[in-house]
Amino acid sequence: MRDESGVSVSIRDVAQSAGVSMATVSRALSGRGNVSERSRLRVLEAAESLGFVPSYNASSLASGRTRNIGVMVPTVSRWFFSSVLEGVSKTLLEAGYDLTLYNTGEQAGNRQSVLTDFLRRQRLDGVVAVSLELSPKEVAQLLRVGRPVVGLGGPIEGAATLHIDDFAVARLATEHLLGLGHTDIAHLSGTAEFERDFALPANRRLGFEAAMADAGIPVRPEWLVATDFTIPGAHQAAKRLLAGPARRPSAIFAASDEMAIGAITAAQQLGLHVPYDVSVVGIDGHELGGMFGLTTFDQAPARQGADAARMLLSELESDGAKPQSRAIEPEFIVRTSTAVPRSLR
Amino acid sequence: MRDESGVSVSIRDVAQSAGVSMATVSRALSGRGNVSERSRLRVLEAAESLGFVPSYNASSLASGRTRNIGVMVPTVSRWFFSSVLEGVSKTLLEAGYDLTLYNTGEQAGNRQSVLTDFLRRQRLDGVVAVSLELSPKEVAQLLRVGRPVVGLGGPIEGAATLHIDDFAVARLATEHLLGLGHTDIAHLSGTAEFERDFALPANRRLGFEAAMADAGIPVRPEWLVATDFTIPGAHQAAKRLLAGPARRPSAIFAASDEMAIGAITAAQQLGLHVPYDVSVVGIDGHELGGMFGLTTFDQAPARQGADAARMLLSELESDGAKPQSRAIEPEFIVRTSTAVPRSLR
DNA sequence: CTCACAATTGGAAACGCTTGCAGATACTAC
DNA sequence: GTAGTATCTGCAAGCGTTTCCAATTGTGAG
Repeated sequence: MRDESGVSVSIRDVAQSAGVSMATVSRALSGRGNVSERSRLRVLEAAESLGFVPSYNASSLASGRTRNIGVMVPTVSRWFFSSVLEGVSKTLLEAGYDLTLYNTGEQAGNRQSVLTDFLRRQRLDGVVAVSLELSPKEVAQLLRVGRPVVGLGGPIEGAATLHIDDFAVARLATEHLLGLGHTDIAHLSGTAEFERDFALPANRRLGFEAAMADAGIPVRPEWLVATDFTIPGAHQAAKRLLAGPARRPSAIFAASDEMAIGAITAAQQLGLHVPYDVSVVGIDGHELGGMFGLTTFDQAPARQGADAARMLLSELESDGAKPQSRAIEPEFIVRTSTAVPRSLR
Repeated sequence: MRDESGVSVSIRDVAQSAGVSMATVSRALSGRGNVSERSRLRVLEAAESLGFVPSYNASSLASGRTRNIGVMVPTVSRWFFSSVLEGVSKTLLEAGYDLTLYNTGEQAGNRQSVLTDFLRRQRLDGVVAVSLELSPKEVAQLLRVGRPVVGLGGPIEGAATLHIDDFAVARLATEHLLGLGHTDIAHLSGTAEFERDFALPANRRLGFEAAMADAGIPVRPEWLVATDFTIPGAHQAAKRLLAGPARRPSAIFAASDEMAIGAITAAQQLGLHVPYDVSVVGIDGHELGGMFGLTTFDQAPARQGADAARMLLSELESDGAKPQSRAIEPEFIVRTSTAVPRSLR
């Protein structure tokens, strides 16, 4: 590091100033190894007055610990992902860890180069992989990095993961609508994206279908519409669904809150009242949910991100016990976007 | 790095396998220094077949170049910031650089520790500082890192910056409303946040006031309302503004698109028609703008992020010429949220 | 064929830290 | 007092690269 005049100050300078050896400085600052109270104080004081910050590269090289965690995300510009990242980054910052971000984006090529190049640069103590649906080959590449991996939102064979049970939550959401007396229920389902990622929308659709089947209600194919996970995408789809000359569903189960919000705004722009003309339920716990009175299952992604980071850190620092995969229990939040259908009132 | 069996392979192994010295391997792979075509090919082949990826820590330590850029942002969960980050990260990924993310959040304490500790760990070639309104002391700390800094969205004395002219854009937005014939114009202005960051909302408010003054129209204090930069925040504020028993403005200039969207949804929930009852104009180019027909000044944050990253990279690689600060010209996008006021129709 | 010079190569010294080892010092129990 | 331990310390050998330097090889001109 550099002091105020821009000259680099190293552990050697601190040692000299404190009148001890470099080894003692290292031990005093890192806390590992025994150092007398007297030396410790002198070192701390010298380090402080010189404004010493250790070179993490040198430290990593010598010790093998980098104090840096890699985070792979498919995008940072959608609410779920940025929330997760918020949680991860806050936790790591507080623990003194650096975070290197691998934003793989839409192209499989980027994901490839991250897996085969970036992650293997020996700069990471571990990686948090967010919502990645990896091929077996890619999973192998990921694990070959030789560092602990925690997955979030997608299954990764061989790594601890944090996730919700998409099937079960979708079923619950559908049952909420059924319980209110709805029978004309549409599902706004997600399309595969990032050239993978199909399990999540598929599981939510299956949960919907299972609930409908259990209730003995056939699903109308035209009420099963797939669109991307964005607000505008769902907005368009919902407009077609609600505006058509065909029979209109009395309720919509959207595969995500962003889609639910798109549906609500679509309904409103068509002059339909939510929930009197159409009920809408989503999944996620989106920050805008409150504004639209959205009934949803909150899966608290920021908390999930923080938890994932903590799982990884505990594995690193307690050097051993692999953390267990856990299913998160989302919290059901009933607001004003769902109600008994008009026909029953 | 590790080969398929998890054993670390170093430049020494490559050298041995290619039958040359480590020095030659280094030169062949980095491209600096002369290497015969024959050696180069043998090295490349050996590296390929061993699956060699260099240790960036070792490389950084020896060369002083880290191929890693730090990015400071106040949050990642708001559209503007995540868009910027998207642009920065994509550019850096393509250039082969790592990106370490410093998400300082709301607390000044975090910003302090990033400036005085994290950034000084000798892990960065440069830093992109996004929307940071730093005190002179903090600017000094930032520059003391001794690496090139590019600022985005806020002025940083001593660093090249990318930004829009908030005053001028706000004035243009207001003039757009004036030009349509509006005289009853409210301004939804931003509050200081992240314990700083006051220049941006202030400049936009000043631009508004300047345009109004030029038009000879007094600004009603009750139509100058400050709220945070979020959709829900502005939604609440706009509801109070539009629902009250008091006289209602015929147009709203919102300091950001998120605020404008909050205003539009508020109007709609009050049964007001946009733009027939109230016109709304914003600044930003938010992705949801199209859905709400929002008239706005698009400042393309993802592009700004990419540009900032490129500025930094060019300074690093062409080793010299400090990049120049530039003002971005936002693009005026007229949609359907603004129209001639009812009184003139 | 020789010479001057350019291209290529390997040896080895950094880069700034951590840590095993062994010696020195301090403490405890007899 | 002594022996036996536990604590503290410094030396020096790494960690895996890059790069300076000197030595070697190759090239073109004369």
